[in-house]
Amino acid sequence: MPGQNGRAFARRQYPCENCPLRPLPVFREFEKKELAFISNFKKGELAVDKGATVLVEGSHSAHLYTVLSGWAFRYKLLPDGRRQILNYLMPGDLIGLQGSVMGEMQHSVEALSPMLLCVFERDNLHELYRNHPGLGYDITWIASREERMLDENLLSVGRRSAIERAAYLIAFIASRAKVVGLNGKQSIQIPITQQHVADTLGLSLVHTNKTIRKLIDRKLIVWRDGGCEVVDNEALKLLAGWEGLGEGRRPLI
Amino acid sequence: MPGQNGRAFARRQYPCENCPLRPLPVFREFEKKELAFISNFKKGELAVDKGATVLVEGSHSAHLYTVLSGWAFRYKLLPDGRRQILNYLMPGDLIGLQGSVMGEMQHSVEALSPMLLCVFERDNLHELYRNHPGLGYDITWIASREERMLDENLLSVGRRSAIERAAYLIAFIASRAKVVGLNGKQSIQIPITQQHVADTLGLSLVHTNKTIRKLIDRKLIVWRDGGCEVVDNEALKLLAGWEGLGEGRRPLI
DNA sequence: CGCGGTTTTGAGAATCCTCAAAACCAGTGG
DNA sequence: CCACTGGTTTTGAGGATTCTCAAAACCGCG
Repeated sequence: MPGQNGRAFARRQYPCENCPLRPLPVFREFEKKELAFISNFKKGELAVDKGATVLVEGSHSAHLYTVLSGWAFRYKLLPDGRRQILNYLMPGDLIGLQGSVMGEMQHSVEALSPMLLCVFERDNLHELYRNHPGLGYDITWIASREERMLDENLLSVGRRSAIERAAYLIAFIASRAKVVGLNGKQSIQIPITQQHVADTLGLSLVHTNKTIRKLIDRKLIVWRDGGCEVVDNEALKLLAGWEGLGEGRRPLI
Repeated sequence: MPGQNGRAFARRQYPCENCPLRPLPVFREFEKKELAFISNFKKGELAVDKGATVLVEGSHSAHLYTVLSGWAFRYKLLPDGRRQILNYLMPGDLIGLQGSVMGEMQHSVEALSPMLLCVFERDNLHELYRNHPGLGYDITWIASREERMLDENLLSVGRRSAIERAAYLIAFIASRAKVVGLNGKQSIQIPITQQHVADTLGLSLVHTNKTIRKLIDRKLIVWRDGGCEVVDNEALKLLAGWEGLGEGRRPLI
């Protein structure tokens, strides 16, 4: 039953008890009771087309989502249309927490690929905090993690040179993708255009293109099939002066 | 009893029940029980000198703070010393939540003025979530608010021109300061140097100086006594294309 | 084959940077 | 009271980075 805007709201397919993501080593173990609550908290799944808008700035969404599969990005616009991409979303990431907790959404979210989202009711959040303090703590943890990623991005956009920024961004995305099992045979295909990169780094499209070319010439990445493939992640990290992700486990709501 | 690093750890002076901040209209009402818990959660006060480092990247702090009075800023450094200021902290803001919740601090905090901080024990956070779900929710709310501010800053640094960035930054700080009652007679003195502005906007000191001069020439701000004073906040907002803060109430931990 | 989206190239211009030095200013000690 | 000091702001100048404008090349898809 396809809905408007390229979505389909389906009866759940994956019960949380055999979630395909949860067994990954990045995610912490959940207690039976917690899992049962989450499973009940989940209202269904939402299929989103590539290019569709998942959430839009200024709206009051009644839902909260977790990415089951696919890629998306968060962004903000200036009144005259200039766009800043704030972060990328991939499996295991929560979408719309800000809106759920504070009311109005202050940013938009757009799908970079077909996606499958778990849907939660915003109104049940209070029950979660009331009956499962550990999960409440986890949500704060998730918000803090998002904040930490933003800190890093801001450092990058504010203080790194163009080529360092590009190297950081790609290494960062690739590292995150890897821990959620997005490396196909071995290398990772990031489904973004150079326009996305430009809008993330705060650079123009033309300059971004010339910067990416340098990375390609140095054989750190390749650009094909309308996306970016990482060849040498360690070299990217070195170039960016980036330590890499902390490798602790995290909660999955 | 002055401690090392220009600090003094004092027995509490303000019991939370007559906190000087809480009556401000920006902060939401708390229930008696909540207030009692917070009061017990609070372990004392910390006086910090101007220029002192409150928290340092890489450390595992056992404490969490709320600013009672004074100004500070959060920042990160690149390996070669380039600095990016992430945000400013003023009365009512929480310091060190990321570190408390995720373990290691990923940024540092430095005082811009003498400060008074309320000190909380990180270990008691779990009890807070367990016994006061509403407060747990509030902490998530606070983390989300911090994230929203970072989104705005990232948009600014990534996509605004130098003069727009400067206008946005000053309008933003002044607006925040105003709602926590930091406007003395009428105008607000922001205790920052142009080096701080430069490191916030991602610009060089020289260019920042020339940009600030334009704002001064346009009579939007004045710069005196080693700080910035806002003359025409509305004009700053207009120049930056910024809507202003949402004016809802918020929790105070 | 034609079309829309994406990547690439070139060229001149604006923005922003670095280096260097001077001016200014508050606090300190003689 | 003045000289000295360190921090901050200001100015100038040349250079690097990044931007805009414009057009071409490329590429998957109908």
